[in-house]
Amino acid sequence: MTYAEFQRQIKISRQQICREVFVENRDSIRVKKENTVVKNLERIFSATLKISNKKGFQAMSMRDLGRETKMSMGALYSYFSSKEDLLAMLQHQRRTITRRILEGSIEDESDPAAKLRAAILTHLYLSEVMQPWFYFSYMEAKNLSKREQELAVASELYTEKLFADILKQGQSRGCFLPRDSQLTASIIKAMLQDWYLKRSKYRKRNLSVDQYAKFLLQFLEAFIIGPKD
Amino acid sequence: MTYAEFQRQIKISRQQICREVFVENRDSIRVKKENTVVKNLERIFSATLKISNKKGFQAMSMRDLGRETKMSMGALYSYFSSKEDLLAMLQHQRRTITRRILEGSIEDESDPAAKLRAAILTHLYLSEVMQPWFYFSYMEAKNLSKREQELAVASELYTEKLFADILKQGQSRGCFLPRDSQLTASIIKAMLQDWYLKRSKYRKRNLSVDQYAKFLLQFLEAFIIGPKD
DNA sequence: GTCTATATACGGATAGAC
DNA sequence: GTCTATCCGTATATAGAC
Repeated sequence: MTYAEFQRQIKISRQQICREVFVENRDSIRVKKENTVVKNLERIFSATLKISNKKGFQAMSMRDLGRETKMSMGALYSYFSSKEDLLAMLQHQRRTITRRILEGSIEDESDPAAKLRAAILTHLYLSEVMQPWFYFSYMEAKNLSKREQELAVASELYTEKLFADILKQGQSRGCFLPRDSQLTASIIKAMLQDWYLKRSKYRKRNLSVDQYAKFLLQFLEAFIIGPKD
Repeated sequence: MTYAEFQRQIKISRQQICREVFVENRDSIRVKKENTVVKNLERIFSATLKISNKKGFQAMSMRDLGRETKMSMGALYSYFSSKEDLLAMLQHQRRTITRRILEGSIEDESDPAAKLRAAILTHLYLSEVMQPWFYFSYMEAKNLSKREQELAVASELYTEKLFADILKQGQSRGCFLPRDSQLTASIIKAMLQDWYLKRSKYRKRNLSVDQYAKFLLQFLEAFIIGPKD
């Protein structure tokens, strides 16, 4: 699978995400016309990510957000009940989509090596489509409420376990070398995260997500499978 | 070299760091008695790291800092001219120490493989001794002034280049396999960063820095050297 | 050198008009 | 649904006493 294919396969349009947020938060969103909500949530989310990823969510004032979205503060507060609420929405949405897409990507594969490649490629491609969300989610995790922080940690561990389980399965079937599966999974996560955390560095070097994916897999497979020849 | 040996070899005591900060900032620090300054800077830095790493530097108020250090706001402002100044001090100090220690670690080695191991181990051990500083430096980079941000990026690229140069040298001498040296260096950095960014995860698993180092090197060498046998 | 008190600005959030 | 005006708390930074 290439990135282009991935994009064709799953449409995670910003619009669709906002539609889901609306459905999930019908109660706390005062505005009731779906199309209006979707349109405005899109503006709010994209503006929040843009400002926060430049100077941090705490440093973003509601007045900043109003300027960027061209909405008044009164209007903004029709879509969430507090600034913290906005933060939680973004985090929740990122987690939900990741889990859904990632699980979908591996359910068709039975061979551990293929499964592992699918999971890694999917995660990488997803983080490319939603780079600002992923960056935001990582950098702002510690500003969440205690409850939300626990969810963020659980999500991180969930993904790690997903990789670790594939590795273990591969080892028991003899297609992977015996390696510490949890540590290997941790390193995989670290490599995946580097792509979206240092996105601008890689952009400057004209490195495509496919090139990064290829390199990452080559690096990993040298360790868990051994030399090709 | 083990972590215990590293600790013995270089003493990066908090005190010594604060003494250096004092010397470099004589002009902007109003208090003139060296011992007083060193003692208080130590309290200020450690409190800043403690609070900021929990809830972010922006969210830390000067009143928070006063409570934690048991100093009044008036006293605090004798040691720096603004909150931003305090941030810059911490960043600058982290960069300086890293560069110094890292360069020192590789100057004695001539064999590329040994040099690479030394650089990786040193970086890992240093980030262990100064974990709060490294975490802070990474997470708060985007809150710096434009000028300071450029310095932070330059520092990141400097370290990466240091690794890339060792890799290139090893390749030209035939002791490393031909791999993309820049990308490999990026991945090395990502793995090193994961250790101090997810320190609490690894602590919960009772993984020591030496175990992580061993694993990291094993992983890397499978790629750039090939199987041991 | 350190303290308390305060100047001044800006933050999040809401009320009520349209 | 959206806007403007405003409440009220808290932020950084400093002045001046001790």
